[in-house]
Formats: sequence, C-alpha cells, structure tokens
Amino acid sequence: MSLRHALLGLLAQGPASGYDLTRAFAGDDGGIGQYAWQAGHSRIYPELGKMADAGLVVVDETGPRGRKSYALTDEGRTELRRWMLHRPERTTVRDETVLRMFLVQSLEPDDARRLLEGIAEHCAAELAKLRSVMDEVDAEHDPHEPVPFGRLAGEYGLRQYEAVHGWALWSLERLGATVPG
Amino acid sequence: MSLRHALLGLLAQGPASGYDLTRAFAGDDGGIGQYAWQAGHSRIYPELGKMADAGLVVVDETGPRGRKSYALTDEGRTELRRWMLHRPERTTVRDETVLRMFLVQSLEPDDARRLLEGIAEHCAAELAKLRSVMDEVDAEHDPHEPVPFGRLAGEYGLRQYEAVHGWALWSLERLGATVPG
DNA sequence: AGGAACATGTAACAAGTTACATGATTCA
DNA sequence: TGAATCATGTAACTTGTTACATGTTCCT
Repeated sequence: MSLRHALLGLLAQGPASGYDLTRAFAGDDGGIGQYAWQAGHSRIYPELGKMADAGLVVVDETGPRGRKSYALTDEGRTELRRWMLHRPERTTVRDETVLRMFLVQSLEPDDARRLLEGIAEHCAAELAKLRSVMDEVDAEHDPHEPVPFGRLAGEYGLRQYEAVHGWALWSLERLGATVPG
Repeated sequence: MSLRHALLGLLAQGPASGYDLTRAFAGDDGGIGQYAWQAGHSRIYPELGKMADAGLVVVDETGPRGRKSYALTDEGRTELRRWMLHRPERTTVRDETVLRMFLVQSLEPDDARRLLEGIAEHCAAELAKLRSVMDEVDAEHDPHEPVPFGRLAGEYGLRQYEAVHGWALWSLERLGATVPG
C-alpha cells in the first residue's frame, strides 16, 4: 500500500488537492513518478477518499470547481513516520530499466554493445540536464536555511545517473574484451 | 507486460521450467527479484502458458513430477530483442526504497538522520557482501571467456549500493548543517 | 515410512492503467 | 465565445499477491 504512503509524504509538505498530487506524480521533471512510484488520478482520488475515511487526512478547504484540499492529520503523520522508519525485509521493486540491465547478456554482443552505448549516452544527457537544475537550486538557496524539498531526491537522481553511466562504460569494456577488433 | 520479457530474457540463457524461473525471481541473492522485477509462481505458470500459445516459447522437454521445460523459439528471441533495443519514452517504475528517499524530507530532522544512518549502514553491509561474491566470480573466471551471466547485473548492484551509500552520507551532511551541535 | 523439496495449478483479492464521462473557471 | 486548464469521478481491464489445493520424487 505504498501509494497511500507516497500521498502522506507529499501532504506532509502542505495541503494539496487530488489534482495537485496527480501532477506531482505525472511530471517528467525528475519527480516521484519518474524514479519512485507512478500513479494516475483514477487511483489517487479513491485513495484520498479511503484515507479520509481512515482519519489519516481531512478536507481542510474547498475551492472553485469542486476542488478539495486535503491536509494531514496527526494520525496521518504518525502513520507516515511509522512507515518511513520501519524497514521491511522485502520491499516492492518493479523497474523496467533495471530489468533491461539484467538481461543485457541475453543479447548478442553487437546488440548488447548498441544498447549499452545508448544507455551511456542517455545517462550523460540526463545527468547534464539534472546537474544544471540542481546547480540552480543550490545557487538560489541560502545555506543557513533547511535544504529545499526535493534537493535530496535530486542528488539521488544525480548519483543514480552517474552510477548507471559508469556501469554502462564498465560493461562495454568487459564485453569488448571478448570480441577483439 | 514486462514479466513476459523477463521470462524471455531468462529463457535466453537456456531452457527452464516454471519452477526454475520462479526460483530465479524469488532469490534474496541479488537476483532479478531483488532489484528489477518480482513475480510469484502463480503469475509465471499462466504467463508461460500464454507465451506458448503465442508461439514465443515451446515445451522442449517433460520431466518427472509433471515438469515442463520451456525453450525460446525464434519468434521469442526476436520479440526479446525488439523489446530490449526499443527504448520506450516512459517505463514502469515502482520502488519502495527510492520512495522512502524521496520522502526523507517529510520527516523531522532527527528522524531523517536516523533513517539516513540506517540506509548508510545497510548499504555498507550489502556492498561488502556483494563485493565478496563478485570477487569470487572474477577469480574463478577465465578472462578470455565471455563475461559470466549475471556479472554485469552484479556490477550494477555494486555501483547502485555505492551510489546510495554516498548519497546517504551527503544527505546527512546537508541535513546536519541546519541543526548545529 | 516420512519429511523436504520438486512441481504445477486455480481462486480471491489488491493495486494500477486506460478509457469514459462530466463540468467549472480562466484567459485571450 | 471558445480553447486551455482546472478538477473530480467511475468502469473495464490488466497485472500482481496471497491463499488454497494437489500430487510426485528423492533422500534418510
């Protein structure tokens, strides 16, 4: 039931509507939906309803066009904290990109090389993009204030891309050793 | 439909039964199920059935206890290759661990620190374990032969743990700056 | 003989995606 | 006034998990 906790975590930042939360998931902007968890509005609205029934959130404000803004309750905050600090022995993982990495060796060497080169290029490009965004965030940020929300996640993304980039290059070398020329 | 492709990828290594494939997913041994994709036998058996209907695999051998060994067909290999080399713009991602990382900043600083310390320790421990396994693999491997299956995935795991470890330490420093003492 | 591991399957439930459906407000 | 965006919801379908169910072979 991680969608519930994702929503609790986002609401911990401040009240938001289902529509706001849907955008937080949808972004191609290095947000939660790109790296951590995906959800569409058709799951988010019913889940918010159930969470309200369970007392984890309340509608704190209604706006135009039927907008309902949800806020965390103390119960919700407690549940979020419990989930964050409790490490389950086995967690949900479903990652198509990593799956491709696992299966690189099922391809013929030429195909594998092509795939790895594509991955390396893609990572380099994304890395450059994300790095410039993060540099900007850091430049605008007063070092005496708390880290801006999302900065830690951004750093994770950065290091993630670096790791995959390095891995692709390492793999190309390893594969290359078997086919001289 | 990534389960299908995960199965095709595993079968590219050689024929296997549903039971064999189930173990490949289930392992806590740094296998596909720990990092890339999870599946239980109750999904695997029906999927193998459908794949056989679609001509992607065939039962190449039957054994004791009703064992059915599946092998890739040419069609299956073509479909696997198509999927591997075709980069979709948006891929499935669902990762509870990364979700926690995204939400670290929803915790109070003390809790966040505790969580990050736990992550750093956990990564260091897993890294050490995996490194010794990979060192062993490398020691037993003739450098003139192709890279052993799983070695690239193992390297990915290694670099992944290193990245997360580094990230946790960096984040601790960043958080620490806001709360002196 | 009896337990562990091998081996396959189905059913009920939970979670997520895509498509369908509707309506209000804002802005040019 | 018309298009874009805001805003919420449901229904049908797909995918995955947990629980139920059964039978065989190997090893001690």
